[in-house]
Amino acid sequence: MVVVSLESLSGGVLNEAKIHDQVYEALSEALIQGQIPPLKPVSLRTLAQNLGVSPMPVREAVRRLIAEKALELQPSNKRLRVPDLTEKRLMQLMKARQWVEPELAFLATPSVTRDVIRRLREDDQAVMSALAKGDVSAYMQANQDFHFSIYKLADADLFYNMARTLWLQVGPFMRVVFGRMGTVHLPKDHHQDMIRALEEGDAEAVRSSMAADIHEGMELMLEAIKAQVAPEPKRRRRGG
Amino acid sequence: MVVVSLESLSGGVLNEAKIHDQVYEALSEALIQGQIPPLKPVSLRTLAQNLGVSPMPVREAVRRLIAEKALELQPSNKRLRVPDLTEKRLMQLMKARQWVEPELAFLATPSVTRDVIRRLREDDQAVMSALAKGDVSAYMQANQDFHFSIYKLADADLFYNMARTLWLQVGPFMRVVFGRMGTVHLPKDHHQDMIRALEEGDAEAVRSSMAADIHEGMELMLEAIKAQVAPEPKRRRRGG
DNA sequence: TCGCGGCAATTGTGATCACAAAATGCGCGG
DNA sequence: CCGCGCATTTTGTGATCACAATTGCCGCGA
Repeated sequence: MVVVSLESLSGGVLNEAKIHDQVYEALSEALIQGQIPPLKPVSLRTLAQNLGVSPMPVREAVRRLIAEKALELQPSNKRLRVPDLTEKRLMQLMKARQWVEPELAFLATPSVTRDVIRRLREDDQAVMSALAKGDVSAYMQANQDFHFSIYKLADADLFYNMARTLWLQVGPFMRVVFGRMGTVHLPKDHHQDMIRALEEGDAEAVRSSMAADIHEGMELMLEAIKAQVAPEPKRRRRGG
Repeated sequence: MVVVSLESLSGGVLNEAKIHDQVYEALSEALIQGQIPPLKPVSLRTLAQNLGVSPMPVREAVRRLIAEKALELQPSNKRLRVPDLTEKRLMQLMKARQWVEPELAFLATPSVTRDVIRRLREDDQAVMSALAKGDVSAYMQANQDFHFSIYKLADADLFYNMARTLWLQVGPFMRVVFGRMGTVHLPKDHHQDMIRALEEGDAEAVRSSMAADIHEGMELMLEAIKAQVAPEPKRRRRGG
């Protein structure tokens, strides 16, 4: 099973990018989409083999991801894996997301054009469609597209990268939660309100609806993680 | 001129750490302390030679720092250097610092003990002393100690690392600004108020005094960078 | 004196090899 | 049948080599 691939994003024309950047992008996407479950151990050589490159560029990409807390090295020092989410950690991620992402949406508001609105409507449509079909993967992809289409407009690199780093950390767990409870119980999206506020150029309204959107999603994960504390202390996870 | 060293932090007893971690710590410290000026090009092999290690662990440490935006790779793709600070970027750093660090201080408040207060008084004393002597290096070191002594208590890894990352990006420029205008004009520290609020356990007061402290310092840098926009478009920097 | 062309040195990148430590699998003993 | 210890395998880490591209420098020419 190859959860990450290189060709998919090198696209074909984009040939100048460094290999380790491509590996990083591939791994990032896989993590944000939750294609790599928490605690899943990954190895440099295995990844390298799957991607058809030498372990070296994988090492560099992984080093970046470790710096972003998207991956971790066990204290034992010999095992690379996706970190687990403690309740404390999730609380911090929630607070951080509730600060940066509304801020990004706020900053993006003045740059919204008719064309952007149209694309957001498409993304939102894809979100609804995915929910209807119960397709978790499609939902996560469309939701990511929707959010980052907005964030990109903010022209605020630092905040943008912070948001991306936060998604990297939340992604793997989000997939687990949604996969467990199905897409049915997913929070009603505030996307409609957000689009309306964006159209009207009401930056404050955009900010608050984004905050609400994130709040609901994260609250869901928080409940899920609380419920998951006790269960089986030992669990063998294989495949996915 | 060796601005980074390994022995200084390996201390002697800390022997289990990986080399690339030591290199990372050394470079981090150098950056936060502003010992590496903006736009200063650094090279893997040179650093490795100075540190007495092979280029490999340096490469990994540098990759982490690039991920944290503490270093950058020129678009030309062949030159590693400390990024410059645009006004836009500094604004974002200011906003981010004004959010995380007061939050960290807020969270730290309940964990404050008499022992902590004593150490903070020592740090603040060192800050005042450095200011009196006009010793920029000592000031930055003491100021860092003061702030992170508090942040450490918050028991919030994510926020703590965010703060550290922000300091990594601000450090080099802070040194330039302070070095240019001297330590005389440095903002009156809000450290006294902060210590008092910490003693009284008034978390909200701690948060606001931390916000004020950061606000003044960053405002100073903002003015400095605005004034620096026009000057010489070309400047040769050598030594340091 | 200044501009520019070309060469040498240095740079980051990627691959490969070597090594110690931890994880895994297996078989023995209970 | 289950637990434990040992040997093999796999892991991350560090060093070294090779390479193409860029940088920086030197000298030539106007």
